[in-house]
Formats: sequence, C-alpha cells, structure tokens
Amino acid sequence: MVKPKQQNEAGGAEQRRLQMVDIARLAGVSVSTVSRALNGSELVNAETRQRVAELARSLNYSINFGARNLRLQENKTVAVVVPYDAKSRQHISDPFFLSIVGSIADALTDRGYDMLLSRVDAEHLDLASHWFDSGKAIGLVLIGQWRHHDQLNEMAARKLPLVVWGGEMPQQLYCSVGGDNVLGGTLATRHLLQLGRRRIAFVGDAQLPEVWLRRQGYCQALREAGVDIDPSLELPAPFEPGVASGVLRDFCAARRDFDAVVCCSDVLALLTIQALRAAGRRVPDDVAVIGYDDMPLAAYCDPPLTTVHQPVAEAGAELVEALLGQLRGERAGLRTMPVYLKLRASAPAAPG
Amino acid sequence: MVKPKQQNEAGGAEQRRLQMVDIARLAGVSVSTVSRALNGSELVNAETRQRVAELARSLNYSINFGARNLRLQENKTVAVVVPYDAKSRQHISDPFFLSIVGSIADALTDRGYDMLLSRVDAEHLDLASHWFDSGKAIGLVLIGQWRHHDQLNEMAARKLPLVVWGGEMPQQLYCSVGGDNVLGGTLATRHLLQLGRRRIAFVGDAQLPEVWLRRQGYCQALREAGVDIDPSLELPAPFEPGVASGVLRDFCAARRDFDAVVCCSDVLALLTIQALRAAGRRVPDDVAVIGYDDMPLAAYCDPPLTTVHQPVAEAGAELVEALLGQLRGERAGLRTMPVYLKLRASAPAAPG
DNA sequence: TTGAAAGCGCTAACAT
DNA sequence: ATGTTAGCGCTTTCAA
Repeated sequence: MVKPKQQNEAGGAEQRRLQMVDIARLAGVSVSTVSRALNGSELVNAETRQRVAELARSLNYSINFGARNLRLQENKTVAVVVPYDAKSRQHISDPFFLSIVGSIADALTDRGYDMLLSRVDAEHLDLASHWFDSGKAIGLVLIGQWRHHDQLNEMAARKLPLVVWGGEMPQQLYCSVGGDNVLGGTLATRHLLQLGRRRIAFVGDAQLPEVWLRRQGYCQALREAGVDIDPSLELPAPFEPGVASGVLRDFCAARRDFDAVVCCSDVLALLTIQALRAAGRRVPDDVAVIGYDDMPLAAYCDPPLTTVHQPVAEAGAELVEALLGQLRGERAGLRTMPVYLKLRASAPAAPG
Repeated sequence: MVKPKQQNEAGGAEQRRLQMVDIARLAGVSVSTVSRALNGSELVNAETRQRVAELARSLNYSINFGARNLRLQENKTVAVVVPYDAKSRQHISDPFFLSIVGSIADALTDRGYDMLLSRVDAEHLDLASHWFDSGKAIGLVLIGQWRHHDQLNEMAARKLPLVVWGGEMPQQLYCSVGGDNVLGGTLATRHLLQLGRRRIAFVGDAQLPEVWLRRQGYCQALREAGVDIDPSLELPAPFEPGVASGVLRDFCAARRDFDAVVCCSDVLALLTIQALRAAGRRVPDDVAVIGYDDMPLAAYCDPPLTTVHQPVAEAGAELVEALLGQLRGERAGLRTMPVYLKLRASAPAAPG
C-alpha cells in the first residue's frame, strides 16, 4: 500500500487540501452526488445541489483539476513558447512579443483555457514539443519562426498541435498566423518614396521569415517606382537592442548616402534614430524612419514613430482559434492578417 | 464501467498518446519496471534500465505529469498573476511588468517549475487564489499590490502560498519582494536638487503602495534640502499611457512653475517629455526628467532617460525563492532590494 | 531484480 | 434522485 507524502508537512503551514469526500461527509451525501452537484447535473435534486454548492463555496473548496483531467482525459492548458537567443544569452524583451503574449493570454482565458508560458532556445524550437508529449498542454503556440522553418515543419509532420506566429513561407506544413509582412514592407517603402526619398535603407535580419517577407515588399515597392535596389543599403541587424545598437551606429557613422530607413521593429527604429542623431543627422528632415509593430510606446517616442501597425489584439484570438480548430480536427490553414501604416512624425504625411 | 472519450477522435489527427503500458509491452517487462527504469531507480537491472530508457526515447515517450502528480501529491507549477485595470479595460502593457514576468519565468525554469500566466482584475486580487484552491498551482506570484493591500493580507491569513512584487507596507502579513522605493524616490529627487532644481513635480498615483513609498523618498529628499513640499506639484497619473498622456498634457499646458519631474515609471517619463515639448519646453534644459524602472528601451529614448534602475533580473529569482521558502515552511519575510540611479541625458550628471 | 496490486481525487456507467 | 464501483496513468509497498 501507499502513503504519499502530504505536501506541506514540513512547516505545518498548510492544512490538508479539501476534497470532495470532505464536502460529501459534511453534506451527508455521497461523493458522486457532490460531483454531480458541482457540475450542475440535472440528475441531482435542486435543493441538494444548492446546499452542496453553498457548502463548497463557504469552505473555499475548489475541484482538483489534476484528478479531473486525468479521469476525463482532457486538458485545458495551452503552452505558449517564446524563443530566445541562447548564444547571445539575450532574452526577448521586445515589447511586441510581450504584447502578443498578453493578447494570447486574454484569448485563452476567454475560452476557458489556461496558459503555460515558457522560453525555448531559438535554435531548438522542437524542444517545445515536450509540453505536448508530457501531457502538460494540449497544444503549442510559438511566437515567431526564427531560423527554423525546418524544425517547425518536422513538428507539424509529427502531428503536434501547433500554431506559429509568423509569415507564410513556401513549403510550409505547419499552421501560421501573422501580419501581412509583404504588404507591410511595401506600405512603408511606398510612403517613403512618396516623400521623395530614393535612397532607402532596410534594417532587419532577412534570415527570419517575417523579415524576409518584408524585404520582398520593400523590393517590390522600389521596383514599382523604378528605383534601383542597392544591397549595400540592407543592414542585417538582429532584434536584440544590445547587438543592433552597435551595428546601427557603425552604419550611420560610415555612410550618409541614404535619406530614409525601413526598420523591422519599433525598437530598431528607435535605435536607428539614436544612431542617426549621433552621426549628426536629423529625423525626419535628413532621414525619414519607419518602424514596425506600432508598439504602445511608438506614439510617445521622439519623434513619434511612423510605423506599420500589427493587429496585436486580434492576433491572440486568431492564434487560439487556429489551435483549437486543429484540435477539432480541422485542416491547419495559414492566416495572414491585414496591416496598415500609422503616420506619425518620424516619416510624416506631407513631404518636406 | 467507464470509457472516457479519447481526445482527438474527431479529426483523427492524433494517435493515442503513448503511455507506460505501451513501453512495458514493447520492452517485455512490467509497468512498475518501466516506471522504476525511467526514474533511474537502482532497483532495476542496469541493462534493463538502459533498454527501457532507449525505447522510451526512440518512441518520443514522455511521462504523463497529470497522473504522476496525482499519485505523488505533488505539483511543480506556479501561477504568476498580472493585475489589470478592468474599469478602463486597459491591460498592463508596461514593459517593466513584462520584464518581471520574463525574469520569473527564467527563475522557475531553472528550478524545474512550470509557470502558469494569467491576469486578474486589480480590484479583486483575491480571485487569484483560485489557482491554488484548484490545485493547478502550488503557489502564487502577484505582480504589484495595486490598491488592495487588504485583500492580500486576507489571502496571507488564509495561508495561501503567496509572494507579491511590491513595497513593504505597515501591517503587512503577506510576503513581498520589491525594490527599495523610498531610496529610489530619494535618489531621483536628490539628484535633481543637486542640479539646482527647486520646483520638482512628482508624477504617479500615490494610492499604489510602491508610488506612495517613492513619494516618501521624494518628500524626504526635499526636506533634507530645506525645500518646501508643494502638493500642487503632485500629479496622480496612473500607469496606463492612454490615461496618463492626457493628464500630463493638461498639467504641462497649465503650468510652467516647475523645473524638474520625478516620474514613477519610464513610460510616464516618456509621456512627460512629450507633454513638455508640446508645451514648448526643452528637456533637460528647462525641465529635467527622471524615470523609474530602467526598462531596456530607456537608454534608447530621446533624450535617453535618467532613471532609477530596478533589479529585474534578480527580482525573478528572489520572488521564486521566497515562494519556495514559504512552501518549505519558512517564515514569509519581506525583502527589499537595492536600486540605483542610472544617469543619462534627461537629467544629466553635470548641472546646466 | 521483478511483478501484482492498491490508490492519488475525480467522473460516469450501472445499479437501486 | 442517489449510492456503488471501476478506472484515468502513474508510483510504491509488498510479495516472490
């Protein structure tokens, strides 16, 4: 026989956690009746139901979900995983990712799900599958594809319930939800062209699918306008401020032959503005700058950022719906959400 | 008899999840042996242990933690709860809170715990106890006290394993971990006084314990310097940018009789700078501004923010240690961590 | 060294 | 309308 250790025996801080059998005894009914009452079953006498419910509430009893889930073979927990760069030991602190997480939290709560939040080395996204394999979560939401489209495809092939925030890539087997990155890149670039700028730099690491797509949009807008694409104006800065800051300063110190910049995040835009000023150039007069994400702070920087607005609030709901759809057995589709350009002072509406 | 529904029968997307009995059958041993092998028990033959472990790994088997926890009466999940303002429907998007959450996530992961993240109405912090009552989490970390010191005290009285990020208040029964708010307020104010400023405004909602303590520090520094405290220079702006922005613009439009501002967050500092500029005043020449938190972006604003640095990275570890200590039965103590002033351009080192 | 069996807290089929 | 009972996947005592 077994006598598992009671949790808090050490400090005696805690009395044994209440369970159904306690409520049953106090109410003078069987455990099944308590279970039924608490689950609002019609099978139990209304008066009894009332009495049991009140007793439970007054004693602060709340059902043991571990046991319930085991019995029911169900689980209402979703793992949300934020990749981080293990090499640079930099944690993702970009406000955009954090906003997305918040938005997912809301969407899950609305639907009665719990959210397990964790980080994973961006080089081993597949380690995230452990949440599912161990039964701790019924599915995964991954924030960003990073450099491992391949791993994500393998995870999908393994039939892992998975949704990724990111862009649509060729040969993609996994379900993704993301903003329209190509459009975002185009809108930003087109606006700068309309301002009369012709030497437009692009800041972002095109190894990342989302950035790669934005770059497509950037190139497309340049071609439309008959402006030559100059690869030397492309700066592969990572999202981490610590690294990007140096890269940008070097670039701005070395070159003055550009009059606008498209950045792949608002934080990068901020860093770019700093670097430009350090190099003695004015924003937006000498160089217009456009960010990406429209983070809450974007309106409050100086100058306020013109930026591509991403639908953060809707994103959480979309991601969660996509995951739950998959669990219902629906085909895992891709979803691209609209984005728009938010005009502010860093690249104003009127030329000059 | 019972036949619980299998999870993914609908789409047929998923095969039955592997369990110990499957491994046992394939390895030609009993379930107990598999259990022992996987837990590295000395009781099982080294060769068998090896074989079972390899089999499990090759099949991507991973133990069902729900069942294990039920059997063992243990749980390695901690709930982290971020309050939000239900009235204004504003979610906390302050980078500082999100950084703290990240730091807690790391600390929990290091110690082998999982993190359940959720939000709660700041008016009903006590609802967070549901995570514990339901057995979903062994304890709670709450980010901020907000206006409900009382509720937190009640939760502690109920013997809920709870740690709160926040300040030390009189009559406090619950365990808190926080930066030294009084010191932070003092350091900021003292620095402004050293710059020769005498009319120093204070921006923050003193109904919140942390802000209240910072205000103590502010008042103390003023008294030290023999400067009168002018209550009309105290502006009770909330942390939500949407609301605070308007309040600050009105204030800066109406008054020019101040030459410095102590803000209770970096976001508030940013908003203050915006409002000052809109009113035609220069930062730091006309008005020096000091923020609070030292969020990652603080160095990259314009001007870069002089701010009170909070020990975010250490905070996660402290919070988690405090919680685990409580679970071990140790006295729930209060912990105040050092802060320091990070000098940047919004209130520079040298006067004038 | 291994297996059989009990039981963690809960739900539901089956009895009454 | 309520009680009895089996069993969800696991660990561990007990027996061999």
